[in-house]
Amino acid sequence: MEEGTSKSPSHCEVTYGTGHVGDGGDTDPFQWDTREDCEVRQILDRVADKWSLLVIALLDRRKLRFTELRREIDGISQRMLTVTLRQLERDGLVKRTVHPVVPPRVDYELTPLGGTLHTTIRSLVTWTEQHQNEIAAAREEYDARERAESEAAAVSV
Amino acid sequence: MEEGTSKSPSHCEVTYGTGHVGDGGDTDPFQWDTREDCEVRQILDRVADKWSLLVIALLDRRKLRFTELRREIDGISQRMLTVTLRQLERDGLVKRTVHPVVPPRVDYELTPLGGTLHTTIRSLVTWTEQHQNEIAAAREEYDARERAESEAAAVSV
DNA sequence: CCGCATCCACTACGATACTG
DNA sequence: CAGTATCGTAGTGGATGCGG
Repeated sequence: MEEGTSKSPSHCEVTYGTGHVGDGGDTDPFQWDTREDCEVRQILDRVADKWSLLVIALLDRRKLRFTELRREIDGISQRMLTVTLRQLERDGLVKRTVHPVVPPRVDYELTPLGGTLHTTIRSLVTWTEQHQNEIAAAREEYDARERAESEAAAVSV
Repeated sequence: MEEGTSKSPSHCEVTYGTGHVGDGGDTDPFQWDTREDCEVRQILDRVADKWSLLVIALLDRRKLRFTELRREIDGISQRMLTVTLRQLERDGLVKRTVHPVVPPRVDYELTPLGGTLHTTIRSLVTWTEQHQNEIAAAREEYDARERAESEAAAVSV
């Protein structure tokens, strides 16, 4: 491993602001953790990861083998897939099953905990699907404006 | 800018498997985009970003200045904050307002589009808050097992 | 004084080759 | 097939400097 994830983060419970906590945790004040050593941040960084997201999304209610995941997730290196799966396994989101056969066979599936996360991630994917056109439009507009500005700057020089 | 995000991704609409799409988007088949050049993947990589997530989460129904964001997001470099904000602005999720005063003042706030994303992200944060203890436990168990295994290996040597 | 671009050191990533 | 080990590259963080 190359990641120093073993460092012990301050085991802050839920942290809104500096004191009281709203428990329900959605109508809450605008302030929350954001401290880097906070457990929540650590987990968010893991969950809100490019590859983790895709792995979890793909493991919805089915087992997949290493190679199957690799095939399905276009562009991932086997290295990153290994690392990502290990992290998710460590976090208790993914279960790794090794079949002692030859050729070796390893299945990955979501744990119950991972299943609850899947719902949330799925909503993120759905959001993306629904708004991709708006975003694409915004990008074009932004790029067009940027281009115009750089031209204007060129003129004034 | 240093990112080649200007490359035009294949403007695939919603892509489940190779053909039809379920629209509702949750009871759907297990298969979806995953192609790297797909628009959805591009956006997911942006949204499922460590820093983007935090920025959007913090900009819930309020304007924040650059420095305020920098203060609140512990551990972010001003460089990454700049880059992240630019990306979010380009994607139409964040609105940037420059006040031509001295000292300069720049406000950032969510666009309506960004507001819809905020809901989703908020649910992710909530999930993390609710399950952080389970994850912490899973990590300890994993680390303990790993330690035990490496000791066993040391003995067998 | 704040926002942001630039320089440099570093870490994480991707591609390849190798092992059980 | 499922990884680990190695190495070159690209992205990231930190300090500095400049423009408004």
